[in-house]
Amino acid sequence: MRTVGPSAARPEQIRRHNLSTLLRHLHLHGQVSRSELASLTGLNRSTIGGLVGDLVDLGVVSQRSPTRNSKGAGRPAYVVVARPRSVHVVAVDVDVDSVQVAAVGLGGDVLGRVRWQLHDGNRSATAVVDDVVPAIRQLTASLPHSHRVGIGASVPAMVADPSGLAVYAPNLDWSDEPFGELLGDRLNEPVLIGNDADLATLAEQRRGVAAGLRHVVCVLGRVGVGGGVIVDGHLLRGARGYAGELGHMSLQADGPLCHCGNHGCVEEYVGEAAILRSAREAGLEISALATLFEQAERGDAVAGEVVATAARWFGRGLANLANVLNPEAFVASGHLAEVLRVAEPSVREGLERGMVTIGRAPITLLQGGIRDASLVGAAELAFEELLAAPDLLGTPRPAS
Amino acid sequence: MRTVGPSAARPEQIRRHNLSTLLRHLHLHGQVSRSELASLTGLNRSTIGGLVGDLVDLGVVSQRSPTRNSKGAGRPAYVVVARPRSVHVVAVDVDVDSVQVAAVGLGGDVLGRVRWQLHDGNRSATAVVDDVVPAIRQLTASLPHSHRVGIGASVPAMVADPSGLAVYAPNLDWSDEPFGELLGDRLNEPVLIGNDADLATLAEQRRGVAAGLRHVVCVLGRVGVGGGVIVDGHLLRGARGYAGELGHMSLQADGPLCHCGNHGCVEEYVGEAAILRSAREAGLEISALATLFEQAERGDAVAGEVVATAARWFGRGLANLANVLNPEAFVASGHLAEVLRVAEPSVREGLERGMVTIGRAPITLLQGGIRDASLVGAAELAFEELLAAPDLLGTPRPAS
DNA sequence: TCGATATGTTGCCGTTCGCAACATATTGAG
DNA sequence: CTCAATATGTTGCGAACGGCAACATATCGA
Repeated sequence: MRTVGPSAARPEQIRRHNLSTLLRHLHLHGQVSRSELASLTGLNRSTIGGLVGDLVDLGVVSQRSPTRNSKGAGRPAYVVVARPRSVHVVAVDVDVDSVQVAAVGLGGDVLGRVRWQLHDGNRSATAVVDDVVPAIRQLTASLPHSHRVGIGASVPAMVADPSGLAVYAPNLDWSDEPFGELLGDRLNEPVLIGNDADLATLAEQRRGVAAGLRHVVCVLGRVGVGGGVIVDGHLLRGARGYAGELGHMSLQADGPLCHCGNHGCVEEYVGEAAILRSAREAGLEISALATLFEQAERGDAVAGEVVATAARWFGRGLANLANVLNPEAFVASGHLAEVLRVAEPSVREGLERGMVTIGRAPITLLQGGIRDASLVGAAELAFEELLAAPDLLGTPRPAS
Repeated sequence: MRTVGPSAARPEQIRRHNLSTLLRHLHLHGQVSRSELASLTGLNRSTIGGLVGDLVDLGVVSQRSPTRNSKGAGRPAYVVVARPRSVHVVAVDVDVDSVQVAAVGLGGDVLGRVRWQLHDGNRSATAVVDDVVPAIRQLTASLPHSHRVGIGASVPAMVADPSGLAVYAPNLDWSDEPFGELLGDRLNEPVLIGNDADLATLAEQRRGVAAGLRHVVCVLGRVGVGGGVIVDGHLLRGARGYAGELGHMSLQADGPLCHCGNHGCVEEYVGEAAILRSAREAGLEISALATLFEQAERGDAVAGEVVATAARWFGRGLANLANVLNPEAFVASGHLAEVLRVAEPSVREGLERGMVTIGRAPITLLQGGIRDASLVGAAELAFEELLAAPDLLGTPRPAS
């Protein structure tokens, strides 16, 4: 029988857990007073004092003297704040036509950023790595007193394992490229990689419209349609890390053929190409989705119907997801955020027609808006190691 | 900003956590030696000694003298085993046409069982409660020295909250019946309720074919088609507890109308009624699925094609789920286990056609076979409170 | 019979947090 | 301006927990 193995707890892990909790709060919510930390965590004031002291000793947070504008009586509480330049991560976002590399400080501030276009000559995995490495060195050089605690990369690909292998990136012509390993070997440091839509979802749930929600599904419309699923506050990876391929859920078994080989995929109804095709079939001469949305908003009936049709299909896709996952909210981002903005009633129509728990489980529809979502998500991914065990800062890694 | 609130850890919770880990092992895996527990958990021998001593003091486990058949040199290890009659839970399984009530001991043994048929006169929620209460009293009376640590109930309904409300049970004509509360009030004890398919899934993952798997989806064919999703070893409930309505995922937007109001639901292709309808349409005069499967197995081409068609649709449904959830295995149970047994290649055909990660993420298909799955799941649900905090045994509940 | 091996048991130690008492800093009333 | 009230920071002590080393115990095999 397979062993479950919920590992045991040891006393020193308590402190690690509590340090992690505090640093997570500070990383995500900015400045928090010590007494707020105490009531938030339920820990004793004295314990909070000790924990914050440890974090100060580690150099990752600072305590600011009591604030001026204190409300009510009593001694003003120290304000604890993450030090953005104490430690940083490097976030890499490989998109279909550009690459972005950023240094992100604790707390989420972008401390530096480099961006370049991709073309046929520099699109291969090794070429991207060749360009990313000097970009990282340049960013690192600009942060002489900041310790790098992780590297995270977002790729528009199915990612088998966060520690390395990008399996299949049709839009980059990558196949089985071990992008994370390639980059990691060059830097002599482990690189965590994630699917771009997964990481965008993480960004929305950490710092975007879905901040703090525990059960969210994000659907991202870029060139393809991807998505991510947050279950109980954690990004769902599944058995092999391939969860969240929402764009290839089939809504119509005999629907249009998708490049993935299946028929009637969500992507074939609400993907960028699909909507544009449907606009052309409706007689519209349009080359960009923005134009279509604009026309629809201005009241053009034909454009409106094209968008509404896509919106209803989008809603149907969400309905299927709602039946399976019962999230508290959906986040639509990329051009799907526009679809939601322009035609929310149609999205709802599709959603409510297909949701078996309609009326029982109200679902919020949110427009994802966070900038550079995948980049932010990659940074969050990279910070995870530090946040999980702040006391290990500066300790050599167990081997990569 | 919504607060995440990963609660803090305290020293006494360590022991609770470790007691919980040990008791869970013993409850699920039967007898385990003390040294096995030590290597399983990573805890020190002395710590294991203390923890097991606590569990013995609580009365829930016993240590048997060293076994005869020890292998190799060294002092034989004590064997620790859950005491089946020390504590028990009551599990209630309300099915469409019958009700079953059982007392289940720690470790999973059924210590007593009562079952009766449902008909129009005793199908209402209050009538069921009226019959369940004396059945529970009778079972309890037969276990004079066993402490009851929980009551769990499975209902074929959408369940809003484990502590009470069954929202909608079309097959029982229940609507907004607070079955759990009704029963709990009569017994003056909280009752946990769950969806029958969810609990069957739990049973398969705890004690069935999917034992120990961390990412599983179970699809259950009874009168309707339901299911459950296990994510990272935990049953997925979703925001409001409605996750897992797999039978109402739509596979064909313009497919046959389902009683839920949507078109092309999985249930309309692989539900019992749907398969029988399809058999009739194929010219077969058949009144039970068993007959159909039998004919298909004997080589009847028409029956075979009816089953194969259902199997392909079933596979398509699984493909959608695989794209979203990327489980390591699917479990088919109820008549869908038969479909899988008779026509696995067709199921795989549907699955592989729709799975975007095909070839990357091999998926095991399992026939769920555990008897009285929902009942077993209800018992597991009821045991959860004890397993999560064994040290609280005998402590009065915080208020129901 | 005795060494090797594996396991159980005991006493001590380090770590962690809670708690109570005290110290400190601010507000607001008189 | 003074002082009580209030909220927070700080300190020292105690309780709970697991690890560890040393020792005790039980079996096997030569």
